[in-house]
Amino acid sequence: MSIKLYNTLTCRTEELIPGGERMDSPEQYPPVTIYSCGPTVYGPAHIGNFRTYIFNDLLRRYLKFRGYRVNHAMNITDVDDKTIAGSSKEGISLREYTDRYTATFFDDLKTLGIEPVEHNPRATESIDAMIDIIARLNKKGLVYEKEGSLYFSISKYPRYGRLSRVDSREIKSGLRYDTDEYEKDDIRDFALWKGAGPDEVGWDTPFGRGRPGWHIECSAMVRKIFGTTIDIHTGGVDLIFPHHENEIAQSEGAYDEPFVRHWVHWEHLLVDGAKMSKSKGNFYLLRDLTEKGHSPRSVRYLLMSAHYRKQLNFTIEGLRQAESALGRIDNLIVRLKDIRRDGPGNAELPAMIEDLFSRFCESVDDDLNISRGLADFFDFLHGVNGLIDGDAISMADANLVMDVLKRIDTVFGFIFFGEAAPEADVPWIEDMIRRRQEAKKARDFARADSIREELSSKGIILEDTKDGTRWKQKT
RNA sequence: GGCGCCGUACCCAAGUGGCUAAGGGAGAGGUCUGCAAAACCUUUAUGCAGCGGUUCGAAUCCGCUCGGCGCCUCCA
Repeated sequence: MSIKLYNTLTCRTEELIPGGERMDSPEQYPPVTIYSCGPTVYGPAHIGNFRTYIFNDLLRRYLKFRGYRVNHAMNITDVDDKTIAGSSKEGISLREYTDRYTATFFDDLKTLGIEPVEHNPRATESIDAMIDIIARLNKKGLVYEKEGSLYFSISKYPRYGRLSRVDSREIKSGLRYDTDEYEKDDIRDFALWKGAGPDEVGWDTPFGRGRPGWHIECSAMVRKIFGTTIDIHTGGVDLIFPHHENEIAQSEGAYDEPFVRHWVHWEHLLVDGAKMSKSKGNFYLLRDLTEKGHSPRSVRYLLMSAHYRKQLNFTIEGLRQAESALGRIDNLIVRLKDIRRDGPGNAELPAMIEDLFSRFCESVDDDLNISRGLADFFDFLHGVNGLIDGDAISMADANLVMDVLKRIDTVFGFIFFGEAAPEADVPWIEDMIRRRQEAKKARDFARADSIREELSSKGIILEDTKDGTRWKQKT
């Protein structure tokens, strides 16, 4: 069994072989080297952006779950036209401006349960590596200069276009035209280095003062951090062309070795059937949803529940459905914690657990099919609920199941293990429950119901079972 | 105009040549309950946009039609 991922470069689902040499077990492989295109920090990221970061997270979590080690980098683009424009508009330094949105970004990642990755390089801290690439390209005659800016010359690089199959395209003049303000020889050429005046944001380099083109930073960071061919490069589908195509041209042009083994691209989040984007204005920020009372974990659940290579249309109704599904998982945990029976373990349970993991791995190994993995998980959940209903489960079994949930949540990252919130006044709640029991015993159901309603208004839900009343917090 | 993807139940969504088309949400009936809630059981697509074709056999392959989306321009 091995992990298979769709590779945009070959248009095929291919086995992941970290380091390029097959081993007998995941532990024997070198760490999986992953580079993910990160945000340009010119404002808060919207949930469409976060769909890709959630899938980056799912990928690395699943690799670790399967026993691989990972070495993962995600860049922060902290210099480009938008960040420069934004900071000058506010009259603050570029650094101050980008620091603000970088912090917002990391806060949101944390809120969504996205694990920190091993490296978060910033473009402005990787200028040296960019200079090295440009110098190498220049030595090979792939660079030309025009009005202080340096461009990559695609006509001198025949291998261009393999990722996006752009070579078969015709750039239709009139329909689409170049909006770049810089002069270029060929419409497809792209800027490696943009010349800057003495008062503009810039760095002094052997080829003059200027700032990086958009694509060069990723090539530079990959080289700086990993040194050689990496296993996986990820990003949104909109980056296939031209961004990733240009990265390949720069890196392979400069270093004469394969840049990336496996290209993985996440599909877009839509809203009302159209791509969610800042420029269209049809986006939700994470805080737009949390302020309305939607939990971050339901956002996480929803965004990752559909396969990554399929567009997902975001709706509030979808978020509600995700919340209900999560409620089902929460309830299992409440029920497990409530089990007090000693005694021998259930004979069926170990096989159920084994079945869950083998099915789950089979599903998710197959191009990260988390939808199927979720179905496997819910089948297991259903089975355990059946055991609980039949009173066929002991405390030891319950702990075993809790361990399973914790293990599987190292992949999901959205299960709520229900630590009692500090504001919950447990003695008071228990007192209220006791008073309600007395009322029930006296058949004063009006009073019993009013106690239940009072607790409900404080966010405490009561459930009567044959072993007594238990409570849980609304989540 | 070029390139590519998608259309599966009331909603979301797996499945891409062959057992009775996963799973979640919602609804209905039942068990339990003073009533709820939760859970469990039963139930909701002879059908996979439409029409042709290939095949012993198709949601799955091919062609056409209709509908939707993305990329080709900053973008996740």
